[in-house]
Amino acid sequence: MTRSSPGRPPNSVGRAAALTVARDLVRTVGYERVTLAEIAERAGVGRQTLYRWWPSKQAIVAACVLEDVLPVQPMVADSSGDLRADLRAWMADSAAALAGDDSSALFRGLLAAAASDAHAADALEARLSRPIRQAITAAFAAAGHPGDPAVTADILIGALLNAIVTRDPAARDRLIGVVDLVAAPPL
Amino acid sequence: MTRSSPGRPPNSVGRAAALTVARDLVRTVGYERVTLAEIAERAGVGRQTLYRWWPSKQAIVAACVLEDVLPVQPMVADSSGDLRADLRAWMADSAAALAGDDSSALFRGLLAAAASDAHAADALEARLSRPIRQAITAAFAAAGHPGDPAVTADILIGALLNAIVTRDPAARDRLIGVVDLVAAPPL
Amino acid sequence: MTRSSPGRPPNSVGRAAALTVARDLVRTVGYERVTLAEIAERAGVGRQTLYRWWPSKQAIVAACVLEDVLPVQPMVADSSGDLRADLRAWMADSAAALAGDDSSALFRGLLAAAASDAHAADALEARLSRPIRQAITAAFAAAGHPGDPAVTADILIGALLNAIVTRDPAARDRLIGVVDLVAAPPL
Amino acid sequence: MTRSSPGRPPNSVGRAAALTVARDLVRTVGYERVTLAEIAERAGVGRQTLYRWWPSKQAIVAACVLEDVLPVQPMVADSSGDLRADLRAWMADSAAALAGDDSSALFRGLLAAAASDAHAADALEARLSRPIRQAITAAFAAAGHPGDPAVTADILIGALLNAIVTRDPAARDRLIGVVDLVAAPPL
DNA sequence: CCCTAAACGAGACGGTACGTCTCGTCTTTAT
DNA sequence: ATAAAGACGAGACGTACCGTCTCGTTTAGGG
Repeated sequence: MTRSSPGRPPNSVGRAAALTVARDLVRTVGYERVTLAEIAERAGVGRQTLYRWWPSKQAIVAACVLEDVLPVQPMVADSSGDLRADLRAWMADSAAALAGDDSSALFRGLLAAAASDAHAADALEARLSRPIRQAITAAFAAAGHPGDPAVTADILIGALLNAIVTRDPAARDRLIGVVDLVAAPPL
Repeated sequence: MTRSSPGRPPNSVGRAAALTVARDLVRTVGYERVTLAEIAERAGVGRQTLYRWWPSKQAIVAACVLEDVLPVQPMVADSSGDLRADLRAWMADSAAALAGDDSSALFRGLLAAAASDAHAADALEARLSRPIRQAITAAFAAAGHPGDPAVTADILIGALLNAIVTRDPAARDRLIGVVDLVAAPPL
Repeated sequence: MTRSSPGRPPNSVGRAAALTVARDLVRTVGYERVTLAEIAERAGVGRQTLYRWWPSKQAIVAACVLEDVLPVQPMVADSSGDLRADLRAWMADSAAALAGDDSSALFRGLLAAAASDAHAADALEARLSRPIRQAITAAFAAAGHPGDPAVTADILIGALLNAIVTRDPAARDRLIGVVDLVAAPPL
Repeated sequence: MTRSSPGRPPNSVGRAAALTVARDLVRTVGYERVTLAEIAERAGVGRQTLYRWWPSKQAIVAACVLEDVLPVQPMVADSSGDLRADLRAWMADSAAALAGDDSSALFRGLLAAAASDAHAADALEARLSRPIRQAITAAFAAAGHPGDPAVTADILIGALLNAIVTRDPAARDRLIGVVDLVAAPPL
């Protein structure tokens, strides 16, 4: 017996569509020029409905980047047993994911949201930084590495942020050097 | 011989006042809620005058943080001869300068401006990242250190950015650990 | 069956309030010093809403004078059978309606709008001149008068304009003489 | 004995140039869009100098139309002895002077200035209406006409105003009919 | 021949209104 | 009950212009 409420059912399709549209807009026009009216129109969703799902524009942008479509894999994934190689691989993936100018713009939008809204910053921490930190912690433990994984996580995340906010391709190219330096000698 | 133009001279007092006021506002209310009208009023300056000096709100915020009042010392300054100690000292200073919640808000405003405006990002690069990179380059050269100073600079700057955008005090406390890790082994 | 659209209905109360407020402002401070911001505030209406209803300030002023509150009765009204007496009565009414300095200011605002904006001029023609011309045409036809009613209408309207733009009370007093001269001999 | 002050003499060339330029601008772009900055630049005159000569923008526009370049001859001029023919000739001249769309725009600018500024209205009265009234008064006296010349003057001036503010060519064509009606029967 | 002083051009200023944009809310009808 | 539609109040944005003020400059007498 499917117990169903009376009334019109929630538009779960529209929710996903809104996030996809928002993501495309952040990519193409940049965070500041994203408009809720345009998200609603393109997603075929009422504008008020967006406010039923998220409390503000910043929240939508943060959600659309983090919800499930983050271009950075949060995990070291398949541990080859070689910690250094794992980190290098992850960083290479992440840098590649950010190589496209549009993905960079997307992540920059998240950064803008986080810089001006504490809730978005919390989301960034919970959905990006913390998983990375935990993954590195696990990897360190598995490898018996003595260092502080949180510090290493800060470095890697910070280097990514720096490469994104600076739109400098050279900084992006140096990311792999960051891993080599951080993970270098004793690992 | 000061050769001067005809016409009323620019109101350099007002210009400085505008920057100071803007800085205070970014600190207290956050970048998004800063209003040019309020900057103008508090600084005793016409609103149009702000647009005569800077092309946009982002530019004003970037300028007010970077112009001359950057809370981060861009230089390793007095080289003690010990590269590692110098970096530690600089990072400690920078972390302290960002310790106050208001300074953190100030820098976060710059970050928001840079994330949503390429000109502000350029200013950030020119006024913050590049000096730091050059200073570290010089310090590495003086100490005969073989590493890539740009990578080290990326790490330090990135760790700062991360500590700022994340409002997490723990991340701030880990900054000194970042230096220890980066400058650790061979120095 | 009132077929109605979805969505919040237009704020017709506010619309009427805006016109009333605009009219009062034109009267008291004069067309040039009327501010849309003040109209909006006093009418309890958003400023943008004014632009949703009218395309410009001139249009609002033209509308507020003409919409339904024109101080000049556009018709000869009750035909007494005596064309000359009807015209005299109408002109006396119109002159009286303009006797107050504030009504004069109101109409002068319309004139300023019409002089600097073709749309306002069209509105003036459609809402004031044409009805008067038509009324006189009808009156001439009913009375079997052979003259060109358009010429007479031009004269009466023009004399009113002259009395208004010149702020001279003597010109106002001569208006009845205008009717006597125009309608004089053969009528 | 030319008593002359020391100091640089007023730039009377620039003054005339400013009026000419202002007149051209009123003609081409309309009163509302005339800019003092543009008048000053085109006339090769400092902006402040305009304010040394006239108290406001309205005053400049009024001056530039009335100063010496009024397109309407204020006089019946050569009295042929036939009052009706004189009036017809004058009205025909005036209508012709206003026939060009640019002259019409010029006069409409004066009207806009007069409608929103009492000083401009005074200038209009003193420089246009009063001379016409006086000329008609003189003509009536010379012809021994019994009517009130002020009323006739009001009618003729008003009809001109009406033809100008209404941009309707038909109203312009009816001007001669106005004269015929006013001057018709007993003259 | 300098000197004083009036008028000047240039141009930045404080202020204010404009018309546009977007936000987040509110109110209606439709599902 | 929830949605789409859509108008709304609020308020910041960036532009334009006004009328003022402050300079350095020109151009004439007057000493």
